[in-house]
Amino acid sequence: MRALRHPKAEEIELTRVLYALSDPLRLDIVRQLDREGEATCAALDCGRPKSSMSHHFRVLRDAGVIRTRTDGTAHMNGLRRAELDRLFPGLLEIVLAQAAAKIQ
Amino acid sequence: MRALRHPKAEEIELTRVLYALSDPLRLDIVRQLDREGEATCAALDCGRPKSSMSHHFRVLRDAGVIRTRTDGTAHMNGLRRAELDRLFPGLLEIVLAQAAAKIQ
DNA sequence: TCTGTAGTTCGATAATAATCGAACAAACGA
DNA sequence: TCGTTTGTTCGATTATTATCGAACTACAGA
Repeated sequence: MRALRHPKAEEIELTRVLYALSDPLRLDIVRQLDREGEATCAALDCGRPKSSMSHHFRVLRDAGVIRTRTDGTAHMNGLRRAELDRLFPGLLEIVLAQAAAKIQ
Repeated sequence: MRALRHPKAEEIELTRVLYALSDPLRLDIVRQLDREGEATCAALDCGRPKSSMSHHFRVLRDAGVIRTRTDGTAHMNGLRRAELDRLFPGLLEIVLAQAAAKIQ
């Protein structure tokens, strides 16, 4: 597939990260990626059509929250944990601790 | 003035807080409130008309980030630091450390 | 009571974002 | 090479949010 854009670590903006994390569905994606390490888009079915899921992955990717690598026909997504922890120490931890809550 | 709604501590939702903080102007308000302890809306002039400022204060208030108390004709705004620190330990600190950046 | 001050609310408009079906693209296996 | 799988991108629609002037409300002081 075409190359997916990822911001460099120094290009990651706090406001964009906060925005990306301010949606319950995206927060759920982040929580699942934290538990499972890496996952394909399809593996994290949130009951939405794939175009909607793709959109949310894109928001997370553009914000610098996740990194997507191509593996055959699949896209493996993982949190950019080390980079985020360095830029905003503690943020992911806070968010993941809470994210276990509900998702409608 | 009429009573302003404030969510109870246990009603504060992480996603709403993150959303409220995901705007550069609101982040700037939060940063100023942190430095100055408490401030009126007018004191934090961000170059917007007061109706716009009022809107952003409302978003912060509705999310549970700030508390507004009436003092004569003025509204004193302050961070709900203790409650936020208890609910999301470290979040404000992270956000304030970064918020010193730019605001367009 | 009249006036000024401080901020909210209303109403309209513009800008952003979410949603989802459909078309498309890339890689793989048969 | 032909289908299958996996996800992206397009396009249109809807929903949410920001913006700002104008009207409004409440309080305080002269």
